[in-house]
Amino acid sequence: MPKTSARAYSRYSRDAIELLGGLIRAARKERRQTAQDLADRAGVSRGLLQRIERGDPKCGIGTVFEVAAIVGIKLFEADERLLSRHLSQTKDKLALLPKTVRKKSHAVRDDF
Amino acid sequence: MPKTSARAYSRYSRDAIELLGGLIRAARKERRQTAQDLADRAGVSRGLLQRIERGDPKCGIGTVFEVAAIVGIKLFEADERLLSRHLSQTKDKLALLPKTVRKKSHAVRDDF
DNA sequence: ATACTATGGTCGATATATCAATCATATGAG
DNA sequence: CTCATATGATTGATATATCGACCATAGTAT
Repeated sequence: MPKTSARAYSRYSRDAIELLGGLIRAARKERRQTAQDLADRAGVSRGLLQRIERGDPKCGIGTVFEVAAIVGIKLFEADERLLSRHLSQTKDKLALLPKTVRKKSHAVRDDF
Repeated sequence: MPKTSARAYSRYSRDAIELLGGLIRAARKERRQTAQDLADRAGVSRGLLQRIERGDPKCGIGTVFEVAAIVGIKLFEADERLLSRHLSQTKDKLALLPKTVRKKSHAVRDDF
């Protein structure tokens, strides 16, 4: 065997992803939609949809968000216009900050 | 060249992911943290962090959520206890719904 | 201006995600 | 009960994500 690494994820990340997957599954069933049907609409295989709903961290964020959106789960407000506004605001905010960050070790807090 | 497929994503998904990446970048700079440093803490390469901040849909949702959490961006409330509660509630909700869904074409609404 | 460093991009190598097909089981309809 | 099908899981093949190293540029400090 060539290697056995296997990334590690914080408890929070795992829970959050698992929650999102659960919400997707619940939403799909509330719509009485079949896994195969949702997978087709999202353009993914049924197997991948299974992993997404189970909360597998190793799924493309694009596919996950796509599936979520199809069943009506929208993160960052539900409105697309609002989202776009958020987007430009974020970009403006970035423009204000210094382009690059200096000072290597500045006692960064990692409290989560 | 073997193949040229390239997945497609809805506008909403692309925007949402790009927004999340922007928020991450902004949060990182507010903390005056270097890309290399954040990448190290998250256990990813600097190159991958770049793609995450740029909003590339083809990044593992696990890595994205991990990085986001490190800089303080928590989706689904910030509190882990609250999140756990959400989790069990979702599972309860699922228990109520029918295990499998019948009726193939049932006029599914895809209004988003 | 000079030196140092953070960032952005590219490239080859490797690990891994994703697909299509398949089988087994469970679940719901009749 | 019987039949049809939705789901869960597995496997082999292929596409692709991720890494590490590298170069170029730009921004910052001195």
